[in-house]
Amino acid sequence: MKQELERYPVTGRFLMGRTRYVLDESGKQALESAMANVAEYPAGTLLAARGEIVLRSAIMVEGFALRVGGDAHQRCILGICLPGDFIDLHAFGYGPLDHDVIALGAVRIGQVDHDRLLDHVLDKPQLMRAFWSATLIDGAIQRQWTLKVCQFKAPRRLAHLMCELWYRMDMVVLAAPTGFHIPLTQADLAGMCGMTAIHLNRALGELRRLALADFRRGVFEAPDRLRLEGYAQFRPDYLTRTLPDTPIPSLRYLPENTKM
Amino acid sequence: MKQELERYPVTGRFLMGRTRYVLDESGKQALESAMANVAEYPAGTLLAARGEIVLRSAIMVEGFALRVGGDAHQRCILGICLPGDFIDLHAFGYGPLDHDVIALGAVRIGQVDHDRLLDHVLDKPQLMRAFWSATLIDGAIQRQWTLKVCQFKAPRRLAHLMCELWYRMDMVVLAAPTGFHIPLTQADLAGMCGMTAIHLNRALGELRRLALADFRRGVFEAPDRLRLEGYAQFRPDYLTRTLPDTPIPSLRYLPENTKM
DNA sequence: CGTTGAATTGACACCGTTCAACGACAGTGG
DNA sequence: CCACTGTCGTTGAACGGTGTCAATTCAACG
Repeated sequence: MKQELERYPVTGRFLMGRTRYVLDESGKQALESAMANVAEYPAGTLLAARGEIVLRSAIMVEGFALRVGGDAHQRCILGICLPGDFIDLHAFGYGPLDHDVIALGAVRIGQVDHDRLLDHVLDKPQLMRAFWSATLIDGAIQRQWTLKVCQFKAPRRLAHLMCELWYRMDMVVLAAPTGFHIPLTQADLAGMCGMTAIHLNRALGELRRLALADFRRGVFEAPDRLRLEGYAQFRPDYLTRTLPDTPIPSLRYLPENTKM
Repeated sequence: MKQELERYPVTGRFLMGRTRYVLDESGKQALESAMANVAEYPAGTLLAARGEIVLRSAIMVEGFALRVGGDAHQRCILGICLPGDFIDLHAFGYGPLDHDVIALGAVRIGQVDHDRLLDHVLDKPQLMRAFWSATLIDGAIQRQWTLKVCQFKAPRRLAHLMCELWYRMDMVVLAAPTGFHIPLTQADLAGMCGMTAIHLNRALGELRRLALADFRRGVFEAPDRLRLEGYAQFRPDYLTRTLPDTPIPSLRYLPENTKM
């Protein structure tokens, strides 16, 4: 994996641990060279605004960003971009964004104009396949967020969110065995769980009381990961889109999966 | 549009009113011939089961289906398939489903094996593009559902859902100017809004009391569509993925500043 | 006519919001 | 060093939306 990051410093985390194997070396290189225009932005930058017709796409290289929906009265966080995630791939050629994307801390992103990206995509079907795959995973995550808000109460909602983030950080080699670091505030977490910052604080207090997890100033730690996942009823299938020990029929002919 | 349905009786509603224009006649015909294997199933049929590796995809020709997540104890409805929607396109080659799909009333669907569909897709990039587009629209809808559950209380949640369904029915030429028909129960609506059937009943009562909408035995009717959409703060942009040509709906039916 | 599932209503407990106040901490400038 | 300041985190109390349980009515259908 470190090899992958050295070889593809901008796009090396794209789909890492998931369906990155649909790309061969030429596909990875085409993507890497396409996204080579790297820029840095400070915390709070509006990376993409709702209603705006996006003419270029960007991939998160370092840092994080939040997808923010709703109005000023009731801001709601609809998703989070980790390193390796595309920021606005779903706007690629299909109209304006329906939400804002705001940098969470300082970020470094790789950018490309849509017309240039389109050339690559038409030239290499595996790229469009990878992009489609990425948006499918985003969709699965979104379904899970809907489900989470619908069926869990506050403490379990928070626990489930942290389990998901832990897995996603794991897949892009940014997590430790005991937890991970991410510059979120309790208000951000509340927005992601569909509740008030005050109530999130109480939910977090409950997790602390149960000795399941802790989160202070951007540092998440859990003493017993399995116990936390059990509490949250967390099943990571939806993140990986693969079934353990079972090959994916349609993709059987493709190159070997990078082992995880 | 009727012409389109006569020419493509199985797939004519696919992306109708949205990005169907990315397909030319040859693309439409390739799709129509691929999905030609039409079958009918009675109400309640499990059209696709979670955890199962899907080897074929299906498009809804006539009837409806619900995407059901969660366990038996707390069933949650994550989405709904209307005529023209693919039932399991997001599982095309990318692993097992994360939810069940259950027929709502009797359905007629067109099916195709994945390997055959894959041939078509590799042969015609416009097909993959259309499929990608369809899953992007699904993703936008899913984001909106998350948002809806997070920021609205029961009555507005229900109103927003009905506005969305009305638009989607419109786009596949199944709605009337005063409403539409869809064989949902109040329990189904409750599952889609993330609340109890009992509470949904009260939310529906509130909409009736406000003379905004009515729903009885599968028949939805609203005397003043614009007023309903204003109440629900409904903006259809996310469904069409094109620039809105309508002005921002009036907010005058909203209550005061507080939580909505 | 009886059966069945859906819709409706009331009483009550609980979860989450709201408002208010306070505490902890980092950065800044004296 | 200190005071000042703003953001974030924490806590308590009151309110209201929503879930739960129970009972009743209604519509559809054999």
